Order: sequence, then structure tokens, then C-alpha cells
Amino acid sequence: MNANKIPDIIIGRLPVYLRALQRMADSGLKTTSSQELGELVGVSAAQIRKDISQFGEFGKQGTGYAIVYLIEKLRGILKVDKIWDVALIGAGDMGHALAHYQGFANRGFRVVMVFDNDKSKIGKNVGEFTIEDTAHLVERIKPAGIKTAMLTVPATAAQSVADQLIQAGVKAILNYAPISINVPNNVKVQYIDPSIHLQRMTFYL
Amino acid sequence: MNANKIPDIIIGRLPVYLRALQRMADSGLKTTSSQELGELVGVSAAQIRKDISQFGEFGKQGTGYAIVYLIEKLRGILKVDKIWDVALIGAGDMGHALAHYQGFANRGFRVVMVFDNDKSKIGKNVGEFTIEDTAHLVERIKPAGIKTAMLTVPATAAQSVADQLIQAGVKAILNYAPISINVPNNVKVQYIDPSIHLQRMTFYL
DNA sequence: TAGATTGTTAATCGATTAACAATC
DNA sequence: TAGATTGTTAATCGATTAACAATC
Repeated sequence: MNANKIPDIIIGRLPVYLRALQRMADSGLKTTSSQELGELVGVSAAQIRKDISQFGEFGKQGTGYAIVYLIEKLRGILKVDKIWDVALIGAGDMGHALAHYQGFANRGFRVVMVFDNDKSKIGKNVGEFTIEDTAHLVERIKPAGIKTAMLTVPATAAQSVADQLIQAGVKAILNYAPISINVPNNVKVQYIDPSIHLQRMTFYL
Repeated sequence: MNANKIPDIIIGRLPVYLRALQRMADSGLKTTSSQELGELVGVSAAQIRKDISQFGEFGKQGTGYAIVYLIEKLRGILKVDKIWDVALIGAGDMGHALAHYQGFANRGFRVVMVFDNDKSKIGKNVGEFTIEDTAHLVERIKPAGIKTAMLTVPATAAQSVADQLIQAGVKAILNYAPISINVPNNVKVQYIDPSIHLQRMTFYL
């Protein structure tokens, strides 16, 4: 298994498989098949098998995959068998929702810091966090060794905050700002923009 | 131009082009090239040209694309040259953030109804909306002709709410619930799950 | 005109599917 | 054993890139 050779499109499907498997495990199921999992997530059985087999032989002919075992393997592959500290920049409505979000538990992440550049917000609390000044972002994130951040600032601020995050050593940015940002090759960005996602569907209406 | 022949992966890039073009227009630019736009959004110039040329000849040799004209065309293609009414189901933190979200303006959408099944929330206000009972979802959405909805309910409720939305005639669902849902072929779903997006990046850390 | 840039073709590259031997 | 299902190969399908004539 050489990470460099695995297509990113396969990596993108693994978290979806993992989510479905965890749900199966929660409901008490012990084993599943590529066909059953495929129906659940909307992917062909052949593709499920091909994707998983990139990383090892985790199934058994005749019986399929042991769910808990496969979950362990996928968590290891995706490196979410540990908890990643996440910095949140932008304490608007979306930032608040993410600071309170329960969906990071057991998925490998926890928010540990919240920043904003609005003087009227700095020092206030969001859930269990005290909003810090974005001006201190680098000096706070770098020594903490934080590699992951979520960006919920206005589009106009996104690139400059992203630059600071990169300077602070962040290598993965989940960008909620409605703008494409430029980052070095060794930094990953994922985009969440509800308008973009909706516009992708209206074409078919 | 036959919609059925356009690959979905191209449709998925058009909103990103549109977003960048609108930003260019806002900053006063008049024309752009496939190369300039490509650098901005992280796509090759050849791909930009190929994607756009699926729908017509919108550029000019030597000078490139007139930004406002291309915006008009893309908005027409994506059918966001009108405003789509959107129903929001789930008035938790994420639902509140989306109800207040300013980012739908000028992008083709507006939230018009908010539902929840929590008796303690029904009747309360979220921004300009009064939270309605999910039990009345079909009878409210269907006569209003709403085709687009956002789902911010718990995973356990997602499939049954999706079924009701489909019954109400909704054809496009933006699903924030952390679970894959099954829908008929003529209904589109897009998924937003911050943990999934983060897990897609931790592989590379 | 000379330079720039499109739209499109052909070539390349990559992803998905079908099929089946291996084997639990 | 018989049935089920994996892992993998080869074939198919689809997407991206490179290159360039057309032309603004």
C-alpha cells in the first residue's frame, strides 16, 4: 500500500463507506457484503470491492466483510483512529453551528479553538470556547500543532486567513467561504458552499 | 444542447466557474480568458473551454469571454436566472445558520419555510420564519410548488423526511444529515457532512 | 497585421464494470 | 458439499489533455 498511488476519488468514497458501516455496527450487524454496502451508499458492488482491495484483503469469500474489522481498517487508512484538533476561524452563524456540532464525536475530530476578527466578538463565548482574535492565529495554532481548520469567514477574507493558516502549519482546510482559494500542493482544501451544491441540482429541474 | 448528454461532472464545475465570474464582475473586470479563470478555480484552461463549449460558443478568439455575458449564459444553463424557493427541515443549529444565511442572495435561492418536529420549537421564530410542524410538510410544500429542500435533521429521521419531501414533489435535496439516503432516479441529492469532508483530507496528513 | 485565444479533434489517461477463478 | 462472495483481471467506458486551425 503506497498512499501516493491511490486515486483521490477512491479516498473520497472511503469516508462514505465508513459512515455506513458505523451505522450498521450501531444497529448490531456483524457482517456485510459489497452488494449490501453498495446498495446502502449508492455505489456498485464491484466498485466497493475494488476500492477496499486497494488497501488489503479485508473480506472473506462466501461471507463478506466483518463490519467492526473493516471499520478499524478504514479508520486506520483515513487516520481517524485518533482525534484531530480543529481550529475554527469565523464566529458567525455557521461558525456557531460548527462549534456546537455534535457530528464530530467518534468521527475523528474536535474543535479546540475559535477565532474572529470582530472586536465585539473577541472574548465572548461560543459553546465551551472563548473567541480569540484572528490576529493571534499563527502564534496560537502553530505551537499547538494543529493541522486542520475550518474557514467560515466572508469570501473577501478567505484567502488571507488561508495564507495565515498555512503559515501556522495547517495542512487541511474545510472552506465554507464562497470562494476558491489558492494553496500549495501539500495543503488540501475541501469546499462547502450550499449555493454551489444547490446550483448543481437545479440544472436537472 | 441536450441536457441528457452533458456529463454530471461538468455540471458540477459550472457553479464554481459562475461563482468566480460573479466575483470578477463585482470587481469591475469586463473580460477573462480560459487560462485566467482556470488559475482562479484550479482547473486547466483546456477543461474550462471544453466545459463551456458544451453549451455554445460563448467566447471570442483573441479576446476571451465577456464576463457578464458568460454569467448570463451560465445562469440560464443552471436555471438560476430565477429564484428557487427552498424548504428547510430541521431547526437545530445548522438549520438556524442556513435560515440566516446571506449567501443565497443573488445565487438563485431563498428559504421560504422552516420545519421541525420538536413541539417546543414549533411556532417559535427563526429569523423571519415561524417554525412549522414537520407533520404538515407535504400539505405545505406540495401546493407551494417547492422543488428544492435542505435537510438538517438527525440521521435517524433523514430517510423518512426525504420520503415525505419526495411525496411533496421535491426534486432536489441538499442533505446535511450524516447518512446516505435512497431516492428515485428523478430526484437529486447532494451531501454536506463536515466529518466526511475532513476525513477525505486526513488521509494525506 | 501580429498576437492572442477560442472551439474542437485526436490522443492519452484514468475510472468503472463485467466476469470468473479462488475459496470460505 | 453447495452456495455465496471476495479479489483481480481484462474490457469497456468516460474524462482530461495536448495541439492547432480558425479567427477575433
